[in-house]
Amino acid sequence: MNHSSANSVIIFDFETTGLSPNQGDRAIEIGAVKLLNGVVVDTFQELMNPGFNVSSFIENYTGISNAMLYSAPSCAEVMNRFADFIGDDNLVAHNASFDKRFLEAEFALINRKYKGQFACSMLIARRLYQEAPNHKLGGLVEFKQIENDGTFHRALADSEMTAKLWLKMLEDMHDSYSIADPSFKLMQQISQKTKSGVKDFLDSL
DNA sequence: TGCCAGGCCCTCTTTAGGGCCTT
Repeated sequence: MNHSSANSVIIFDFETTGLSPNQGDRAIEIGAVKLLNGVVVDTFQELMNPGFNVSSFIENYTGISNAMLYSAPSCAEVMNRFADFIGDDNLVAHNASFDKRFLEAEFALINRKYKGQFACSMLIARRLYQEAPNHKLGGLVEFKQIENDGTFHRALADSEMTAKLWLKMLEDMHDSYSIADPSFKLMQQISQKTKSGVKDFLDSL
């Protein structure tokens, strides 16, 4: 048992210079939303300077320019603050394997370590919303008619939408399977079921 | 030398290939 609440979860999202920390890519922005019993109780958002220029593709994709990053604090400074923010709370991200790799890579550079658990909203959405046209974050926001301000590919905005998607999935679990308060562990278990087996699993609860 | 992500998941599958998803 860690010091955080059992009902506390942090939904987070990185913007980065590319797809792979193993290829030298770095984080340029981190955003996060802390949920306690389904309510937003805290947020985190900071740009960070990776120490080199990002490509024009990334500038266009995120709207984060090299000029914005030039005056931003270093990755080490921001990631230390983020490590303090998350503690050992459980984490959620959309396609979590991506954000997990960057979190571990950035933490390794500052000798910090995350000891909590990850859950992936994309893997769960693929099980729960098999009829959705796609399982991109933006596609699911549209499919589930989740309120948004039209901002995409910025860390806090994507974290907020992922948090709303997470809560929507909990709500649909309640409505469809009478699970009053699905635990983080249960959501992890859903993501580990096969697509065809998930309904039987939920019906058995 | 030249190449370069990685993991999940489906299928024309398991002695493999390719789409999806993240920036």
